[in-house]
Amino acid sequence: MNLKTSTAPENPNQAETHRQLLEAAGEVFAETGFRDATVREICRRANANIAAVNYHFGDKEALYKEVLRYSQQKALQKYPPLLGVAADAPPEKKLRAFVHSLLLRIFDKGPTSWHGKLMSREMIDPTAAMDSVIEERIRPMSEQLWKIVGEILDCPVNDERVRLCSFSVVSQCVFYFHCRVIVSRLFPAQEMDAAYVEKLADHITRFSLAAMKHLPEAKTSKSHSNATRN
Amino acid sequence: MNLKTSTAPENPNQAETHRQLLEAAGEVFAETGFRDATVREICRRANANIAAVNYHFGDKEALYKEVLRYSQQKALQKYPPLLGVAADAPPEKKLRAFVHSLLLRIFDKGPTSWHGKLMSREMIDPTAAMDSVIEERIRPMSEQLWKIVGEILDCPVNDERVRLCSFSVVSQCVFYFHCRVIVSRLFPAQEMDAAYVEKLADHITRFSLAAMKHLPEAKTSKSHSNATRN
DNA sequence: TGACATGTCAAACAATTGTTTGAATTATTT
DNA sequence: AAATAATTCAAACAATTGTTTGACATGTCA
Repeated sequence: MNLKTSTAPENPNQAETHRQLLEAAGEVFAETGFRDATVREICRRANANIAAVNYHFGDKEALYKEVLRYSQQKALQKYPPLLGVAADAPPEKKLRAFVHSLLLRIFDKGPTSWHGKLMSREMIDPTAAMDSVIEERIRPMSEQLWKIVGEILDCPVNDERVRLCSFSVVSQCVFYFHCRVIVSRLFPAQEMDAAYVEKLADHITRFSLAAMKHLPEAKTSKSHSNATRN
Repeated sequence: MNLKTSTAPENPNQAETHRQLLEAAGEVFAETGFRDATVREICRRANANIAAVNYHFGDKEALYKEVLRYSQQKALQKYPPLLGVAADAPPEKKLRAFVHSLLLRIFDKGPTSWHGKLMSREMIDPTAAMDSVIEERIRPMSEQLWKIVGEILDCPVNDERVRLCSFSVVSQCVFYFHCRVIVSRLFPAQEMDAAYVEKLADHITRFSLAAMKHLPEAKTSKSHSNATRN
């Protein structure tokens, strides 16, 4: 008995079924959620035996944790938060890139399209696996956004307005994915293709920039000497 | 055998267990979702026998449909979309009321606090029961918002900008609830009490108004003669 | 080749869960 | 009060599901 715990396999045979189980599990977990997903269905899609999940991952929950980490890593690797925009680019450009990359990650149609759905499910029913995802992935991304928003608002990153406005930006991105049931019901004609994602990125960026540059209390007392420093 | 289908009961005893089952089911469904909720737990909380669900509602799924309708009706009755703001009030006031009522409905702590969670779950795993909820509740509310936004943008309600901006408004409201796992993890100190809901309503309204009044293409070609007509 | 570890497989196990059943209890009607 | 209908109850049923088991196959190394 082997019972590896989250380490990459070395044997080519094992590596193959290991990877196929991950892919199949990602699909099924995304489609039906953790509880509704059956190991039988996962193994069927992976062309593996029923006992394969327990042999390779220990149990169903450990497999799920692996899938979550795997999808996060893949998605962030495919669409990094700033999409290659230069570090010294104007904050407006960075904001646009941040928004676009978030939309691309969520709406990705590729082989790892389960990332968005898995994250949506984690929002409602967070598992223990979500802890590390938040600390290792989401918090750094948030801090990146705070810096950008802080520059645009011209106020320190720990100002409450930075937090509120940053959430306002992110919320518009996740909405179209999380509430796509409603969006596509109210506007059945609208397809969610790459061109539309681009259009959404445009709107969200313009909407948010207009808001932040004309926010009633945006230019009040606070000094702006250290606005871009941390 | 009775097997009533979604009609209100007439017998006082039956009415009592019927209602208690609905309340208990609302709790459990909100906490754990449809699949993870067990009829045994629901009946336990309702002080009813295991067979009560099947006797009163037919099966577990029919009970769920009832719960969803019940929670929607209760929530909208408690917090109507415009919170009593006059029909001829300025659109800015109406927007603020719309935002506030949506937040109140979602964050409601009262006896029917499961409304928000149930809706979140329906977004990800829409059941057949969601169809009627969208058509009977959500679409009318959306049209109400489109009118308000159309007035603010000064363009017809079927303009694409109205749709995009309306979604931008709603998205900020649902975000704080749907992604509260992340929000409360990034800012553990922040409590989600009534005062904070008020503050959120303020920010979202100000942010959105600033955006809509200064949107780059907000005042282009379209005529505004029929802006408030439909 | 032979010994040994690794991986795969079909079958069975144990626990959970929605539902049904038929008797017992309670309420309503005649 | 008797009869009838409605409701509750404990027990059992049937299906699903995660997991385990022990045999069998495959590959590796002496």
